[in-house]
Formats: sequence, structure tokens, C-alpha cells
Amino acid sequence: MTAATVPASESRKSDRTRQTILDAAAYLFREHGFSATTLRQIASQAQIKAGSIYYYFGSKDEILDEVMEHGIRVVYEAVENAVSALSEDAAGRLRLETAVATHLYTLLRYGDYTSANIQNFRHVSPTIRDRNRAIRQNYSEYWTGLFKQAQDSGEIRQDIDLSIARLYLLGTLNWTIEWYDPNGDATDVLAKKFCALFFEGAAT
Amino acid sequence: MTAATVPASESRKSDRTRQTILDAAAYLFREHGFSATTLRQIASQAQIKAGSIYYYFGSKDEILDEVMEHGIRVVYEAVENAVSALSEDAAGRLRLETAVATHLYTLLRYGDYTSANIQNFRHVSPTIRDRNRAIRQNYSEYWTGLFKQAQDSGEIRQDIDLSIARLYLLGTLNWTIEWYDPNGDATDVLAKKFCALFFEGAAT
Amino acid sequence: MTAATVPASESRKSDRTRQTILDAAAYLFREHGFSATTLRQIASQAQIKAGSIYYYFGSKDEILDEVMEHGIRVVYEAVENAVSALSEDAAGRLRLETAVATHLYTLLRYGDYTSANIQNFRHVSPTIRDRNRAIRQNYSEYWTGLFKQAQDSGEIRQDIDLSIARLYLLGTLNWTIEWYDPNGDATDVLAKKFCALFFEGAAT
Amino acid sequence: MTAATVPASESRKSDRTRQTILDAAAYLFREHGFSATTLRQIASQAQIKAGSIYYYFGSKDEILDEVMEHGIRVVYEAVENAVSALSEDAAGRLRLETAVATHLYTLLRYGDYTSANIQNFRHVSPTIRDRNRAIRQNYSEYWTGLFKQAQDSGEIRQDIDLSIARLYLLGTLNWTIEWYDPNGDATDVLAKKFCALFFEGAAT
DNA sequence: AATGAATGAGCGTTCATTCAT
DNA sequence: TATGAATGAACGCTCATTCAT
Repeated sequence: MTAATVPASESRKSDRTRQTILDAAAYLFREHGFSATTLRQIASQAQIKAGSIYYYFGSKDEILDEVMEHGIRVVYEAVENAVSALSEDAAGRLRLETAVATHLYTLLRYGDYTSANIQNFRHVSPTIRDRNRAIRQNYSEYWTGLFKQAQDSGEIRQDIDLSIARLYLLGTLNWTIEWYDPNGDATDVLAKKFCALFFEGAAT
Repeated sequence: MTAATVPASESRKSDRTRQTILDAAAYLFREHGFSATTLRQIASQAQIKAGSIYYYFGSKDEILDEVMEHGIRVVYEAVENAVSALSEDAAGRLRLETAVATHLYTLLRYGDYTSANIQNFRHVSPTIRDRNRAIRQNYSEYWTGLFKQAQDSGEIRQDIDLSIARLYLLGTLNWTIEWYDPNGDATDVLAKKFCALFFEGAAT
Repeated sequence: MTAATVPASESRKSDRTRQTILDAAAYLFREHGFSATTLRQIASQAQIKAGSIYYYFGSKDEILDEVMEHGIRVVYEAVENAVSALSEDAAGRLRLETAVATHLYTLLRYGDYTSANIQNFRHVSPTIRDRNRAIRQNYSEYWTGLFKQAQDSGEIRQDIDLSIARLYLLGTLNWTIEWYDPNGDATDVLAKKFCALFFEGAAT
Repeated sequence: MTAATVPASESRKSDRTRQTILDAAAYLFREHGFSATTLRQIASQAQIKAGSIYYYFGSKDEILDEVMEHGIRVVYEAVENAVSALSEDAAGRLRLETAVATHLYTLLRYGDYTSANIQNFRHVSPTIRDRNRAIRQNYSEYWTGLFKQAQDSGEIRQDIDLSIARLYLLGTLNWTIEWYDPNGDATDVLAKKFCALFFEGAAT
């Protein structure tokens, strides 16, 4: 957007309020779950009154919708950007390791949003779920591509079932939301350990 | 049971109703989440009336409590039993593989209960959470023992960080709840593939 | 009743249970009010189960009915008996003083029942209220008679409005339920002080 | 009120609604008792919907609390004001007679509130009861002061037990709630008759 | 752009009552 | 006589949502 049609300061304040609401909602959705979070709690956290939320969002579901979509997009885009930033002839394993590190970092950095996405996916209305599923699908295929490159280049064994391997690796990554402690390993250290285990295995 | 002190049919009927309620609740908690599940839905699913639930449970929270506790116990006990059934001199890797297969099987077989445990752990009252945490803790230590045995016997490399390895492997297993499809691989097949990846790794 | 048609021991047990229920109910009605008292509380206090109450009473209202009726009858009958026991030529003032002492004693001695009567009179169904009102009415007239005798015999001044005097004196007596403390004056001492005030007044 | 800091019409409307709810509640509490009164009844009487009550009060108990407190305060303050308005050298008997007349008038004028106070005192939560008891205590001591003055000035006999006399007289007054009929004596006439009986007695 | 006031639908829960045993 | 199990109706209360201002 190059030219604002709305006076800059006003528009910015409005956007800021909107974002504040989303952040508050994401935080509370993660902490208490979607159903157990009230609009009054969100409003209070965002330092406004409940009725005002409706100036920015049409319904509570719409907020969840936006939170969830952000939760998947932010990871997808970060990973894509990080991998794209590598030199074109980077090895498949390096590409995968970059994806792992970035996925892990973003997943945990935007934990309120990514948690909301994971926790509510099953429970959300078909409309929202379908839109989300589509993005997840694309993201999955993106990873499948990364795995394939590594297998084609001989960095992953031919006998490996790639779709299982993807679920296996991403499962481990996503599960970190359940236990990751910022006082423990930094996410890049953790990513390294995970990649080592994934490629070399645990056996002697 | 050779001599019943309680009229068999009556006592069983009552127990059966109780169990029906728990099953209905577990199913709906997984499907819609705890907060979004109403007692009227549970009652309807259990083919009774909402008020009757209170003959068996003191509150909705108490139902969740019991569902969650079952969700962790059923897995723990199954794994312990399966590993104990192995011959005493079974190799560390075999013990781990048995644990993986049993954990996976039970996790998915009682998915309504195990899901409830996972999904609601963060949101549940401190009392319930603490009781649950204790069981989780014991179960974690049980796995730590299995890993240690395998490392001591040289079946897992010395340089492997066991606590990371445990989180890595169990993360992958637990995450299957999010995607497992009964029409795909049977759980024992899946377990084998996971174990192969875990021990041998994906690299050439 | 001269000849029992029901084996004595059984009938007695049944009557005893019935009375236990009434006592429990009266106590709880006074303590928590009628609406706030549950049949399960009454049953528990009477050491039976809630369903069993229906063997003895048709409904919760029926219990209240009986409790309230007892609450007024027990006082009425005690006062009537005590006054009748006086010699026929007893003075009007003595008769009144006897009535006061007995009313006060019985009111407080059977406080659970008499309280129930007072507290619930306004709120009770028309049927119950009407039956109760009739007894109250008779009792009032009985007192009016006592006052009249004393006035006719010159023991109460001619200028005294008897119906006001009756409300004045009985009001004071009935209100003791709100404050009487068994550790303070015994009821007969209290009655004497009240009578002194009533007849002689407080002025010099 | 010369300068309003709050938009007059808005603030008044809100306050008016609040007061309407209190009046409706007091009326129904007296008529049916606290437990037997539903919030839907209160709402209906106040011409709003049940949910709206919670915009003004946190719970049903909170309403009762406020009703009861008003029930004792309104009497206390009216009596204090009326007595204070007398000339400083007013006789003890005149002060007492003024207190009687004002107590009686206010008790009956705000009967819904004063009844609620009396009927529910025993059943109410300890917190509410304690707060109420404190006010009652103060009011009692205020009366004790009035009696003492009259005794010190020789208008009440020395041999009269003042604490009994106070319970005796106030008992009679408070009991009028049970029987007072607006079609009978006006409250000031009634007060005069009561005072006459109290001071001069009924005997010849 | 924001809010105070109100609402309707529905929630978890209670309870008098019923009835087969 | 007595009770375990069940129910239906209603209760106190919550909350997403609306709307005039």
C-alpha cells in the first residue's frame, strides 16, 4: 500500500487496537481455551469495553478465525522465507535443517497464535476449518518438496517412507508447544539436536 | 468372582450407566472441547436425562477429572504390562519398541480419553492438574528408565541426550492423535516405522 | 384409642419414624427456612433416605402443614389446660398471668414448631393458611375472654382498649422467639416481669 | 443539587432501574420469602429481563444484603432524626414517645424492607448477618440510652429492669408487622395507645 | 470510535417427586 | 417399609450480541 486514503494517525490507531484485540484473544485462547474465554476478558486484556470489539470484528468466531489463520501463516511464511534465502545450490539437508529451525522458532515465538490453531482446529466451524485445512495442506506439500529434494540428492535413504518421515519429524516439532521451556535449550540448539536425531538416529 | 455380595444385575446396571456417561463425555470432550460440551449433550449421548448425571458425578469438572485420569492411566498401565511381559533378559531396544507399540496402540485405541487428557491439561483446575501431573511425571520416569537401559547396554549411543531423545520420540507418538487415520497403517506397522527412524535415522 | 388394630411394636415404630421426620423438618425449617430446606436434608437428619419420606407424607407442603398446625395447637392446648387447672374462682389477673407464663414457656419449648408457624404463615398455600387462621382466631378469642374477665372484675381499667391490649401483650410474648436466650431468665421469671410491666406499667 | 457532575438524565435512569429492582425484590421477599422468590419474578416485577439484574447486582444474595441493610438503617436513621429534632430539654418520656411513634411509622412504612430484615436475619450468610448485627446492636444501644434518660429523670421507676423493658416495648412494636392493618388505627394513634399502656399499665 | 445498558438463549446444577424392587 | 435410580422443571447465573447515544 503506497498511498493511504485514511489519515495516517487515525488509521494506525485503529489498526493498533485491532492488533491488541487479536493478541489478547490469542493469549487467552491458549490459556483458557476458546469457549472458556469471554469477550469481556478479551476486552479487559485489551483495555477496552466488550461492546467495542464489535467495531473491529463481527463475532467471537471471527476473532478465532483470524487468530488461527495467523497461527499457520506466520509459520509457513517464515519457513518459506528462510529457505528461499539460502543459496540456490544449498544441500537438501541444509534446507531441511533451516526449515526445522525456523518452524520451531516461529511456532514457539508466536505460541499464542500457533497454539490456538492447533487446539481449536477440530472444534471450529466447517468454514473456518476448510480454509485452514487448505493452508495446512499447502504447507505440508511444501515440506514434502523439501524431503523429496533431500531424498533425490541421496541425503535421505531411498527406503524411507517420506510421508511417514514428514509426520514423524513435524510431529516432534509441533509437540514442543506442550513442553518447551524458554529457560532450557534455545530453539536453534533444540533444532540441531532434533535434526541430528532425525538424520543419524539414536543407535550405535 | 465366585460369590457376589451385591445383587449382580443391579450393581452392574449402575456401573454400566456410569461408564456410559464417561464414554459419552470423553467422546464429546474430544469432539467439541470441554467447555463447549454441555451436560445435556452428554446425557443425550448416554441416553439419559441431564439431571441424572448428578446421581453419578458431583459436577462437570468431576467428569473431566475422571476422564483425564483414565486417559493417562490406561496408557501407563498398558505399557508397563506389555514391557513386564517380556522375558527378563530382553534387549533394551526390544523393550523400547514394545513400549512404543503399546503406547501408540493404547493412545489411539482410547483416543477419546487420551485426547481429553492432552487437550485440557492446561485449562483444568490446579487440583486436577496436580494429580495428573504426578502421574505424567511417573510415566516419564518410567520411559527414562527404558532409555537408560538401552544406552547402558550400548544400543543407544553415549552422546545422545536422553531427555531430549525421550521428548523427541514421545512427541512424535503423541502427535499421532492429531492425524492418525485408522484406514492407513495399523498402529503396529506405524510403530515399527517410527522405531526404525528413531534408531537408524533417515540419512544414508 | 383403646384397641390397636395393628401390632403394637410395628405401629409404634412407624409412629416414631413419622415423629422423627416432623422433628427434623421443624428444626430445619426454623434454621434455614422452608424453601431452603430440602427433603434430603430432612431425611438425612431423620436418618432415612429421601424417598422414604413419601411413605409417611404426601409432599413437602404436607409436612409444613403438619408442623405449623402443631406449632399453634401445642401452645393453645397448653394454655387452655393450665388455665383450666386453676380453681374456678381464680382471679382474672391470675388467670392472665398463668396464660402468659404458659404461652411463653410452650412457645419457646417447642420453638422449632412455633417458629415454623410464625415464619411461614404468610407464604403458605391458601388451604393451609386458612386452616391455620381458624385456629389462631379461636386462640385469639380465648385470650379476649381472659382479658374481658379481668376487666369485668375490675382488674383491668375500663378505659383500656382490650383488642389493642391483647395485641400489645401477645406481640411482646411472641417476639421473644427472636431473642430469647436459655442462659438468661427462665421463662417463668420472664413472664413475671412482663406481667408486672403490663399491669403496673413503667412510670412512677 | 446545583451543579451535576454526571449527565443528569443518564445517571438517574440507571439509578432508578437499580432502585426499582430493590423495591421489587423487597416486596417479593416479604410476600414469598427469599428462597421462594426467583430472579425472574423480581425482573418481571421490575419490568426488565432476568439477565439485566446482573448488570446492577452481583448475585441474589447481594440484593438481599442491600434490602436488609436498608431495612434496619431506614428505621434507625428516622428515629435518630426525629428525636434529635426535639428541643434539647425535652422530657425523657417525650423522647421515648417520639422514638416509638417514629419506629412504628417507619417500620410499617418501609414494611417490605423491614420485614425482609426480620424474616431473613437467621438464614442469611454469616458475612451479611454480622454486618447487620452490628447495626442492630448500635440501634439497641441507642434505645437503651433513651430508657436510661427517662429512668434517671424519674419518669421510669427505679425498680424496672431496663433491658427487659426495652425488649418488651420493642417486641410489641416489631410484632405489629405481623398484624398491622392500614385500615385500622393510624400509626401515631397506635403509638399513643402503646405508650399509654407501657407507662401507665393496664391495672386499675 | 467507543460504551453503558439491556437481552435471550442457554448453561450447570438442584430438587421434589416417582416408581420398580 | 424403605431405597436406589431416574426425571422434569425450574433455578441462579453467564455471555455473545445489539443498539442508542
